[in-house]
Amino acid sequence: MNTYRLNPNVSVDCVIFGFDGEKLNILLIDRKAQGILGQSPAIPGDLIRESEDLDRAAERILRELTGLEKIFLEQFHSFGKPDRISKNKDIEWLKTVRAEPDARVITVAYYSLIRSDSYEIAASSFAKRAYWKPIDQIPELSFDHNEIIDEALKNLKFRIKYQPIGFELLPEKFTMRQLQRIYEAILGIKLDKRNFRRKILKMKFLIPSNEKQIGVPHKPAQFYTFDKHIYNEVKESDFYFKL
Amino acid sequence: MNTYRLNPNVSVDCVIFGFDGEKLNILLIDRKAQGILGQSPAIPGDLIRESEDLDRAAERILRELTGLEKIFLEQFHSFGKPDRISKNKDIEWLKTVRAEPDARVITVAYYSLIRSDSYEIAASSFAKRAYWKPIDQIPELSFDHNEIIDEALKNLKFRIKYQPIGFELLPEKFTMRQLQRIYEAILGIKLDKRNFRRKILKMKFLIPSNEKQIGVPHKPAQFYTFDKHIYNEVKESDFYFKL
DNA sequence: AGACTTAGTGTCAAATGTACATAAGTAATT
DNA sequence: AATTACTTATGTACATTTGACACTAAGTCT
Repeated sequence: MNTYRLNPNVSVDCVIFGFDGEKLNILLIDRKAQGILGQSPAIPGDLIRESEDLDRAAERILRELTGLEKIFLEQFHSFGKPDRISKNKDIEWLKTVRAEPDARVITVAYYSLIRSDSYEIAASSFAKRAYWKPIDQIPELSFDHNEIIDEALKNLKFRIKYQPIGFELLPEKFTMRQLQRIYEAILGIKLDKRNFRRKILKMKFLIPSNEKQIGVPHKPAQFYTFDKHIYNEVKESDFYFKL
Repeated sequence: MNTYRLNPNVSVDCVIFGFDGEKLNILLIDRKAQGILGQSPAIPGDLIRESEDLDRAAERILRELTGLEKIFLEQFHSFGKPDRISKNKDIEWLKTVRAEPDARVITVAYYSLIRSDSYEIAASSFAKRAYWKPIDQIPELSFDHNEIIDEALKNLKFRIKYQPIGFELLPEKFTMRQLQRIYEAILGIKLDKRNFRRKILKMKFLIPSNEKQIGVPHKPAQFYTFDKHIYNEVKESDFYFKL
């Protein structure tokens, strides 16, 4: 528990996409719950503090519940159905942790992108456990969190075609193949290796490093890095990723 | 004043884009203000009701303040800087209309698109006057409303290239030229008439009506209508409007 | 040395984008 | 009735981009 005053009506929820080199995953938490059995998992989220910026609330909540820090975070939608807190288990749980468990809560949702193998996830605060779950195996979640994830994914699919956010899911140095896998995982389609390479390289903001993979039992792949500076100079339309 | 209980912490603000055939405008309101002089204009907005859906709150607020109804409305961002209510005049005004004038307010912003000559605007509730202002002549507004408008316009510029929302700004029957003007006004560029026509027609969801302009002192233009049904069948990527 | 695996490359045909000029239809003017 | 003024409507040639497709290269493993 923290000592800051919380705003009872506004929360922030975070859909965290993680890429493990193959599949797209989402970070879920199990919450500590005194005497409530069969509690559904949830995505990280909590009330905002009374005088805290929304973006910073998102950063804080992520840090408190999962230990993640300094990652790409972007607001994508706010959810405010009056009945979004209506499942019995959810109400019971809120009674154990909130000062005003019956207050109506509007949530501002963020999504973030990280490569799931490069961060140590450490549950804390009211999270008992934090773990990755493949995007196609998300169970029923608390509150309206399934809806929030659906919306986030829809948003991500749209966005990746128009902005090079795929790089956020990769380590600093990465191969063409890894990048391609991200597009394939998010969009759910297969892409041609040669055409993909050509398209991406045309955009100029990929710079080849002088390193290659080592120890792989095949021709080693070239590593590239993403040059944010060059990206900012490129016309937006030069990026569009047609399918 | 209405008798519903309002949620003191969450409001909805609406950026209403109107197209008059030439320029892009924004709807502003002057508020009734007892004894406060030099009150800045604002965009329509108010607190949400305690058990009201966000989207419906947006519709209601628009209706109450401007008389507008059944228009395209879309949530685009939420604003929650802790100091977004900090101008003295704004605070004074809130004291005259709000039960909890000091409460921190997060606002969920929507934008909408209408053709400005096809709706009668009627200020009411706490709006004294409602009127159109060209997008490049927006004065300093109350709260963070200038920032909200900037964000809305950025969003609209991005969106119009990927989704055919331009039609929302036109009457049911419209000419190629009118449609082209919208793109030009929003994107702030000139387009080639012939190439524009070809590009739009390729998308298939424009159907020529059998009517033409009448009474114009030049070759009359063909009217078209937008077929939403066909649009839904078209692949998203077939729509991209490259510049 | 040979097998295995993934990286990396080139070409051609089709589709798309860009730049640009002229004829056609209407009302107003003479 | 002819002319003017104005805006719509259309086509073509060239450059660029996309999509489909198969083989060689570089490393490990046995």
